Amino acid sequence: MKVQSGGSVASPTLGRQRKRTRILEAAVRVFGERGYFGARMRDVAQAAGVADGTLYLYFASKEDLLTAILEEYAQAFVERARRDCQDLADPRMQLRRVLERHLLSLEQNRALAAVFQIELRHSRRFLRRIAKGQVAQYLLLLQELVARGIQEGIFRPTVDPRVAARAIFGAVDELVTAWVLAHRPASLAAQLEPLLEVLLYGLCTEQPAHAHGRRGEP
Amino acid sequence: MKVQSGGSVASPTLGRQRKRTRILEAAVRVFGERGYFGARMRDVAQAAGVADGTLYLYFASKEDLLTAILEEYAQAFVERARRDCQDLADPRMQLRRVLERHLLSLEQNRALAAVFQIELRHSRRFLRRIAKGQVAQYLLLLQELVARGIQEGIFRPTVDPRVAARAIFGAVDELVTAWVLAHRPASLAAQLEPLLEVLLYGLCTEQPAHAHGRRGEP
Amino acid sequence: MKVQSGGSVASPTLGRQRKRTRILEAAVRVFGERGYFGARMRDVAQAAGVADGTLYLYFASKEDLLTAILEEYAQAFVERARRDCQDLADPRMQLRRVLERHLLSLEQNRALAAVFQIELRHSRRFLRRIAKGQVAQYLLLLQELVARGIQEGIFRPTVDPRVAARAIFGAVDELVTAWVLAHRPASLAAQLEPLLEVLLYGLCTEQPAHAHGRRGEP
Amino acid sequence: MKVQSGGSVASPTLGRQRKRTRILEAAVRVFGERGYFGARMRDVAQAAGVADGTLYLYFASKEDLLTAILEEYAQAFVERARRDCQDLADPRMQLRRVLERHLLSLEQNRALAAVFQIELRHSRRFLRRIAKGQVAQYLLLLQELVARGIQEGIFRPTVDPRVAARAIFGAVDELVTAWVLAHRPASLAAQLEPLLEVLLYGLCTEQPAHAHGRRGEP
DNA sequence: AATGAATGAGCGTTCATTCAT
DNA sequence: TATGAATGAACGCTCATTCAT
Repeated sequence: MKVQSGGSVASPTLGRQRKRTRILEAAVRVFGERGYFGARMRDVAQAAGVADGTLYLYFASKEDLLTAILEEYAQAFVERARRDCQDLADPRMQLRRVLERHLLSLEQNRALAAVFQIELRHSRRFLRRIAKGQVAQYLLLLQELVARGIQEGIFRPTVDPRVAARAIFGAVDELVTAWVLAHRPASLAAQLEPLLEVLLYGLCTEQPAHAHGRRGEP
Repeated sequence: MKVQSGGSVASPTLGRQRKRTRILEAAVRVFGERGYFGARMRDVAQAAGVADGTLYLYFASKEDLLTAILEEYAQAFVERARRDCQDLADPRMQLRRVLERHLLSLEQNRALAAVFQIELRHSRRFLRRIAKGQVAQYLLLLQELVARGIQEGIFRPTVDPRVAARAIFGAVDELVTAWVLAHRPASLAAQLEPLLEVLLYGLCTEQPAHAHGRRGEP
Repeated sequence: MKVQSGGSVASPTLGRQRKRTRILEAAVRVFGERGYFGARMRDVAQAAGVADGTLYLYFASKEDLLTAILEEYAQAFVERARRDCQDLADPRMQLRRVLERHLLSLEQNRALAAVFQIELRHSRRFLRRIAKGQVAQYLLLLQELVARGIQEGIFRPTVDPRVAARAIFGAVDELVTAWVLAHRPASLAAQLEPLLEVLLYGLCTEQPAHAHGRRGEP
Repeated sequence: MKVQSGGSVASPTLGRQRKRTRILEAAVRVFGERGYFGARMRDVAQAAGVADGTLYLYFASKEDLLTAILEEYAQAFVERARRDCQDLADPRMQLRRVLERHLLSLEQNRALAAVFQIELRHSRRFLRRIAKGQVAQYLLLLQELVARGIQEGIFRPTVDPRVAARAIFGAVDELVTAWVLAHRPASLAAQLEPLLEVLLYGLCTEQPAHAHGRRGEP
């Protein structure tokens, strides 16, 4: 009835970390499937193969468990996105790379995507926490990326980096949410190019006058 | 012990409609302030000035009440947006007008905005309902708008109207959510132009080659 | 499955009072039998013939229910004791009457006695609440009674009324507790006279010198 | 990872006894401060500087721990009281000495007093256990003391030794409880004389007729 | 139609106790 | 002998919903 904790446990801390991860992954699965409110702590415990009380040795409350999912996964994502950018010079490529990661990483773990797109947003308090934390970091990354592009003359100077960052985030976010909700979801990554098409070059065939002017110079 | 509702009731249906509306508006206020889960039916009843049980004469359940808010307000919005478009020929102006309405109408009623951006999205089931209903209509409107723009040669033919529609929606939606969450929100409508700047002309200073080529032809 | 609330309900308030009383009496029975901690709210609800939730329409919490028992019964007791005293002139008779009531009223309702002697004392917080409330009133009554007796020359002037009051209370209280705990309890009221014998005249055959002296004066 | 308990352990039994005592003293402190129900076994373990599980190597359960406190301290007290009496001839002095010990020993260890006056009384089962054990012994001691006093003609023959013993115990007990509950407690021992004043000579200035008569005879 | 008192299912959390190491 | 991570039973309370009046 008890699961052995791996062949060789180097240190109690290691075993502890492992169990924590097991619970966290179980929570992602259960919250992803039944929703945060639909899931009972007991469901998570069973999915993780531990007793009810054990959950509370690793997480202070149901809400803390949800928060931990956010922090565990989102932080890693933002950090990785930032590293990805460093390898590339062209801000257009940077943007492509970041959004590609965004789409791919969520496409790989649909339950996690469901938690991110749905469960982490069911209350103002949670939305605020996210908005001030990881999402703020992500927005900052995008904003800097856009600002750099403008400095380098690759992006149009009339663009407002803050609004652009939000627009980019909102656009990707909406695509992911639609994908999470779809019963037979199409490929998420496949939507990267059409999205970039709009974000990079916009809808219009012609550049606005002020941009034209600049471009026209020899 | 009860006060009759006015000396002459024109029609029972009319009075009924009025009370329904009163409840609905109360629900918007209460859900907006305390959140859907934080709000008790009793709170709504008190805010509407009716007894607990009365709510159930107009709405089948708490969830139905939330759904009714969606249908009551969102439908009107989409219809209006569609009518707005008919008066304008240029798809760029149409897009501007639609998004302007979007921002303005939510800026005017912050509680309603909170319900739309937060409360209506706390479960997969609800998100699906929205996605298939009013949002689908809205996306269709945007998609048609984009497609028409392409046909008319004003929007770039390489743009995918479906992805573009979602990107547009996602971008506005994100701006509104940020505004709802902000403690001291800046003007929402003021973000229209910077947003359009990106959506219509994109980030890049140069149009992509294929668009160039086509545009360059005599 | 539902119990009609009396033949004719004059006012909803009256019915409410009745139900409150029914719950209170049920609580006395259940707490008396199983103890406060051993009793579940559900037990009380069943004993009262109401649903779990109904308890909370009348009492804010389990603890509040216990508190209500104290206030409902103890206050009435102290008030009655005070009235009893007014009819009598001799402080010796007053004391006899008060203690008689004390013993008789608890002998009549053993469950209530159990709650008073045991359940209401299981935590420092509760003991304090009692000590500052009803018991304080009772002690005051006794203290005044003793002081009056001294003034009238019937009680010895060397007695400290405060200590005497506590001693009296403690002595009776101990008798009652022993009676509550006994499996085959002897009559409680029958112990009144032997108790008074000690309290009024003490253990010693001789009065102490100073009392003697004063008494000897013409 | 563990520190051996001293270089040379005289006997394992001795070390064991020591640890048992350490746990017991910790329990008195913790129960006294937080109350029996408010205290968790972990609190006791930490206060004693041992692991949770270790408690169960010395005491079978939480309740057993409480019981052990009772037996450890109360037995010693009663035995000592009995020895104290043997040194004195006058039952009045014996009573004074016993009650003085009672008050002094509890005044010296307030946490222990709290456990005795409050924690050991929170359930009928516990009260019974006490009543049949140490308190019974104490009552017996008092009862014998009174009976002896009567035999010797020092205490009034009309006094019922059983009731008197309970009255005496109840009176002292009440004083101690009040002292434990007080936020700024006055000296407990200082209340000995006023208490004896009442217990030995009663409230009344005159001895009852039957006592008088007997005393008056040559 | 309206009321609002009553219902009762449902769940997060605690903590005494166990037992593998 | 000692540890402390793991266990899991137990329960007060809330609140959407019903229904007698």
